[in-house]
Amino acid sequence: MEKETTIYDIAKRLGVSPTTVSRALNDHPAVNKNTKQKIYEKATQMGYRSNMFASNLRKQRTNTIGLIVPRLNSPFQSSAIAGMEKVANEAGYNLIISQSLENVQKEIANANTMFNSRVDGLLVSLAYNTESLDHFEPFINKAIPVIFYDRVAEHKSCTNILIDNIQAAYKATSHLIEQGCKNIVHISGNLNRNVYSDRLKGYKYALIDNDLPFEDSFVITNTLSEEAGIEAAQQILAMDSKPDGIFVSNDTCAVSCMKTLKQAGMSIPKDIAVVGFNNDPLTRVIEPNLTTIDYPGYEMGEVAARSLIHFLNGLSDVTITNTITLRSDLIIRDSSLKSKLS
Amino acid sequence: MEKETTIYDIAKRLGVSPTTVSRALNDHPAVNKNTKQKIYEKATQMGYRSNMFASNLRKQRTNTIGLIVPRLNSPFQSSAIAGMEKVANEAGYNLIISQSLENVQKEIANANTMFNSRVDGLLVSLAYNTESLDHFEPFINKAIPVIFYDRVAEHKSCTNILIDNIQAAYKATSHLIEQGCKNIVHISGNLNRNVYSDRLKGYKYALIDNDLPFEDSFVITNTLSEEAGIEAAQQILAMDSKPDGIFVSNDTCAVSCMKTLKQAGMSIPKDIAVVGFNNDPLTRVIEPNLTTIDYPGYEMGEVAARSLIHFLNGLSDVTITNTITLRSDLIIRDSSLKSKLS
DNA sequence: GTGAAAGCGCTAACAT
DNA sequence: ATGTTAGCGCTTTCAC
Repeated sequence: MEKETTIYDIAKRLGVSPTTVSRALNDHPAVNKNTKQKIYEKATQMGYRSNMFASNLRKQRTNTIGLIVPRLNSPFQSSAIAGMEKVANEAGYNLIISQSLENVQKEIANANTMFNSRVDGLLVSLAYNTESLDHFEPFINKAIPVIFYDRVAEHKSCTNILIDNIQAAYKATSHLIEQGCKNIVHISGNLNRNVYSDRLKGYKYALIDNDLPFEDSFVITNTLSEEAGIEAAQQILAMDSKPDGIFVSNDTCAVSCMKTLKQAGMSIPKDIAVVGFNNDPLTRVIEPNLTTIDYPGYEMGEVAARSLIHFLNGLSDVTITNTITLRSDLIIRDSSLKSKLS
Repeated sequence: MEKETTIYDIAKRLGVSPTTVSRALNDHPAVNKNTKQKIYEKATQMGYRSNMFASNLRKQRTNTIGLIVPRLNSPFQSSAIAGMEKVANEAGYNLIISQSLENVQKEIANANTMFNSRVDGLLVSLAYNTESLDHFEPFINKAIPVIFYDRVAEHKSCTNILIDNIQAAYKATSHLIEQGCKNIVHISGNLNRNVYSDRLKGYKYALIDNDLPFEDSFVITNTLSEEAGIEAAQQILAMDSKPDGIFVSNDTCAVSCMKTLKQAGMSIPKDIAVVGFNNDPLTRVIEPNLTTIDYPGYEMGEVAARSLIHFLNGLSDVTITNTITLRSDLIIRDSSLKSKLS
């Protein structure tokens, strides 16, 4: 293994000082163009590569962004990450990724690792059962920006990036009502998570605004997993007065619920209209295709990364920007179109 | 922003040398137990965190694994990454992730970034159109282990991790033949990529072994995207002698192809039986459910990361282990079960 | 079992 | 426009 070329080696060969080499390589304006050129060439020729550790050690910066997600392998998260990677990469930042697997303990451990890795900033989508944000305090105390996206929580020093979940759920529910549904069940996740509690609110508001009663017994709370969808369908099938519409807080659960209902002989949307949330690829495969909320994962990832990098460049202040809301739309497909049947 | 605690601060407070502190914190055997204990306590109390840059600079190691994937947001890749993250995290390694977006140029750029970031090792799934492996030579020259997984290529100094694509495709095709198919179309991707050329081989061998003719005109090569599936279906619908079976090299394409065929009035599996590849979640939603090859993404990620870490710990040698093959199985579902119809 | 000293490679203050 | 100097925080000889 041959020795690494350093700026000293280049300096010696060219008879200049290491400082000049360093400056040239960083494209410092106060270096003569010719000198710069010469240094570039020599560096390439000698196979020089900058030592980021020395540089980081000196600059006390890492050019690294930390990311903590519940799971990497969901269509939404992987799209968001794809968007972040693109932005971060273009801006010269590395992305360090870790998953909490929906477990606060792991999330805390990951946060600590990120802290020790001295990330310049942190992007977080919270685990299912995270309640306290104490594990992010070390970052905040050190003025390391923390941005939450999708699964967010209120914190005076953090920015949140999300869609208007209340409005989206309101649109979804209103749509079901427009289609003639009178008894709409809502399947929701952990109500401590903003995304789910807001969607429940939107559902409730839409009912109220349309003079429909809101009943607790029509709200099913579970983990929104594939299995949970099957169980929810069974609960629905066992209900005395069957609903004529279902609004589910995510597509995975909506799809498995639909499948189970269909197997039990229910016709969709005739007997029960269904609306999901996320616009996962699945929604265009299930029959009938699932009406859903288009959740812009990739864009959310881009925005999150871009905002963080802005903060890092001092172009804006995390503590001031509180919330960034992205647009989201209802995509109407056959699973909810009762009107089309007539 | 308060100043960071260093080992010097701890040393001073305890009246020992920085060396001892360093050793204690690294659990060096030659440090007195009591001293160690005292140092641990003080460190925690002072909120000490190790400076990885100083340490890396000194040790010339980074504890970081680089990962280059075509895209982050495919069910297979995100599962694989989830598996890698788990293993890497448990072993105390960070994962730096970047995507080539199926573009060699970006892959080369990413490889360079990884090289400059001095990753200890590299995990790679190649882009669609990568042919030369020159951009990995810098790693190989520096004895930095490179492991390819899924989309692999032969290189004397790299390990490949994959499933037996030939065998899997052979099983898939044989299954169609057993179901009575005589004219089987194969939809494939870029034949420069091992995964696709091997699957084509398996298809071909199965035909030959069952005395069925192999015809070039029955092999459709495209990008295996959702759109490509629609086009492929149209090609099939336009064929003079229609096939009675299709073996597609991935599920996304298989599903959209199926959808299109169904819309055109074809009955599946009666008119045409279909088999996909990957076992994406989609396959259990499309109707009829898609027969496919179970591709163990999560496990492949785990194995890839674990192997790399083994190499890094000197427990094995990349240049010796050439190929690690994982088990894969045919999952039979209704899309191919003609026999069930009778 | 512990410590002194040197140096990993880079950059920023200061000087020229 | 360029150079001198010092130091970022850690680990590792080597010495005791």
